[in-house]
Amino acid sequence: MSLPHAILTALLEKPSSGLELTRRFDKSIGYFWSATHQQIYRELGKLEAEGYIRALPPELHARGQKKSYEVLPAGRAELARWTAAAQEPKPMRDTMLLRLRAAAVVGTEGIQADLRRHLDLHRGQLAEYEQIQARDFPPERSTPEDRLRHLVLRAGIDLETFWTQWLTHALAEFESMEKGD
Amino acid sequence: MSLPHAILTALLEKPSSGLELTRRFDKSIGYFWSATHQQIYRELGKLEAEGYIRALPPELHARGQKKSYEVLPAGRAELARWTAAAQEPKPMRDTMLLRLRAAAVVGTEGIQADLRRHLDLHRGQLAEYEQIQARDFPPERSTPEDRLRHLVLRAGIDLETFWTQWLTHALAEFESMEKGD
DNA sequence: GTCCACATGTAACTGGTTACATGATTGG
DNA sequence: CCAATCATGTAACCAGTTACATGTGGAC
Repeated sequence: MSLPHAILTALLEKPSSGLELTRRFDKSIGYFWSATHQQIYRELGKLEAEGYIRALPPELHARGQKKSYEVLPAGRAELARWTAAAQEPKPMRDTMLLRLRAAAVVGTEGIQADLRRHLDLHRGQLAEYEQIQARDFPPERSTPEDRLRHLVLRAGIDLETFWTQWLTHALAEFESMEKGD
Repeated sequence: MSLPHAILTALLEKPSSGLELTRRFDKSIGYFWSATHQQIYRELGKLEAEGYIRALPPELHARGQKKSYEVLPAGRAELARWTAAAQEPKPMRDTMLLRLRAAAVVGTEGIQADLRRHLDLHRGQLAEYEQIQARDFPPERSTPEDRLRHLVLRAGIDLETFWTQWLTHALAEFESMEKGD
């Protein structure tokens, strides 16, 4: 039940059409909750039917016509309720860890190349986050809202840092195993 | 397409019945790939139909009778193929980060209690991992298989460490905001 | 004999993914 | 006027979740 709330958040930050939302999900919000345009259109329809959002005036909403939405009071209330409600953390699910466990049984043939590739990808993501940090969060005092958003970005930075370190460590372990250490 | 491979790995480590697998998923493998018994039974059926596994002899497999499976050569080959194949890392999806982003818009009322609760949960998980590490991976030299499994466990430890640190930091940030800093 | 735990399963639903369809607008 | 791009959508599928069903064997 998170996608509708991700959309409500995005629309509160700025009323948008489906495609604009899709683009914004490819950027900031999508960094921790990704969504495709099909998901977004489907969800916008539901949210409108439930009375949480409404389409903005321009009433010629045929196919190919932009259709922008804004959040209604009921939508804001629902988002506030959801944000404050207790939720269980989801158990993690990571394919790479699973593959490593499998490699302990069927052999490590071929997995190293993909570990190296993932390391590059995570390094790239880390660089991107750090650029955003430098651009959007200068060290001066800032509003509480900014500090919350910075907190979220820092989680992304720390997570990518963890992955690059762990993958580096894993590759070193592989090398030392090949040397017969 | 990861659950079937998780099951193949578990069955290679030790042939098991559906319920035994379920219990083992609640422990070690489930730490990074959880599954319910319904998922497991469904998947066991598929894997058997595809010729990757087979039921062990005791042929009286009515309801209520234990039915154990072992991996066939085709299953091992498929697992080796999957392990070595390149895969894209899945974009992360974390509800707590999303909630924090939403809190920047609708207010932080009530979210702190759940941050504290999550901190406790992650601390507990971390303690559990560290216990497993102390029990199963003493500092002496070990087999390559052990080193791979230790690598996986260390990912879990480092991830839980990250979360406890980040949540601690987040709570401190909230406190300093309340003080009007 | 009845109840409970063990063990295997079915059915319905939800959320996410992939592939495709369709109309409108713009640049050449 | 044609192709590319913008913009909105439909349909089918797949994986994971929740609720429930059914049979067996042992404890009392």
